[in-house]
Amino acid sequence: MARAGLTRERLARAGAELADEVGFDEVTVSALARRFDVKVASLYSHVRNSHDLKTLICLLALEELADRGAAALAGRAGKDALAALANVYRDYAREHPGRYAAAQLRLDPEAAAASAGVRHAQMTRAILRGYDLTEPDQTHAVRLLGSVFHGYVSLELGGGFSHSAPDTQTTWTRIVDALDALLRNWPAPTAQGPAH
Amino acid sequence: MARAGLTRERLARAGAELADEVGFDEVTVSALARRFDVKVASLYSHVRNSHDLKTLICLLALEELADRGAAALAGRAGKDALAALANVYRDYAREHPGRYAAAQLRLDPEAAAASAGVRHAQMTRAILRGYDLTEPDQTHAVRLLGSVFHGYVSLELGGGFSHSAPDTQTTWTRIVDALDALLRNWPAPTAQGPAH
DNA sequence: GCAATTACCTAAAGCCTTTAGGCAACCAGG
DNA sequence: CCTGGTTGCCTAAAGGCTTTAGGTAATTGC
Repeated sequence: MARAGLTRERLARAGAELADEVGFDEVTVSALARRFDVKVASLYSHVRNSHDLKTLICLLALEELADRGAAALAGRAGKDALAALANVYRDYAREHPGRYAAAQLRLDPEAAAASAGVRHAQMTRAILRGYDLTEPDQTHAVRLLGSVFHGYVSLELGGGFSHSAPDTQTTWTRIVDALDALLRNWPAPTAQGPAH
Repeated sequence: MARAGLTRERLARAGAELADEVGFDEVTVSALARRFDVKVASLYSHVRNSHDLKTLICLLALEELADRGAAALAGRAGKDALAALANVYRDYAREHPGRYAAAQLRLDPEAAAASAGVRHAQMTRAILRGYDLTEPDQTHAVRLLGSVFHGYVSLELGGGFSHSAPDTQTTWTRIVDALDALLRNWPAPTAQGPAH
């Protein structure tokens, strides 16, 4: 009987495809075994457990996203760069919803530190070089951008904005406009008390 | 043998507690049956299936969140209202992570329309009455606020900002400041082409 | 106090996860 | 070649969750 030639690499790749087709939550060791026409137990030589498989897919997605981000940022600065990175996230999520969901998997701290996640933070920070922000405002801004990108994309993907005017593409463009304006005009801290 | 007195209502409430304790993904018909000291099949008289149970918990969480939001908004306007609603989401997520995760469940359109989800959109829109925005910018702003609230809260909950200075409370305050400034200074649309 | 309804039960089938142990395929070195 | 070691995939099995079918006991209403 011929061998299937399984590797962690191939499992991650096939798992990512499976996630895009049926949803990340439905990715299962059994389903992946079926896809390779192999018995379930065979996968356990390559993968510690179900969670390990999902982690593999998560890491793959983070890498792919970071690669796309780096490519998009090359040669751009300021609002151009901001819009480019924003679109990378949105487009990736729309093209690969399962992979995008995988990228949201909560990694344990060591895995997270070794992942491409750090490249994402670096890219966002790189964009801010085009704006006039110093620490700690820069970190606040990094977190804001991360929140907007992630929040918008996951709401849109989840259908939160569906069936209502104006269309989501317009909103997306206008949000990028707004973020650009905000970064160019970042407000100073206000007093702590009630602002009224 | 005494009856346990199960109702959809009580199942939703107990399911929500369970979600906060073990995580929404671990909420299972079996686990809930154990909690009521009842056989698994018994729950299926009250709940169509596992997904139905999760939907119940989701609806409960949306209600609770909307109630808190309404209470927080009463008597406030402008930035005060903005900060109040923002804190409702963040505090709820920190107090009840499982319920908050439940609230993100993707509902089918009819269920969504009948849920407290619509109250959430109304509350965000109410806040914008304190700012000078007209359609379609108001809708763009509603979506931006939703994205930031959801994105920030879920990233913070997922540990995305952990172990790094500055602390997340400061960032949260500064983000609310920034959103307030942005809403008071909402930019006009820019030309479509590259902005450089 | 009896009938109808309701609430919870037993039983069973199906799928997923995970571990233990076996045989066959591949890859060295002789 | 061909022989042994390693590796890759297998069978087998136990345990958990989901869901359905059909039974019995508690409750409700007349």
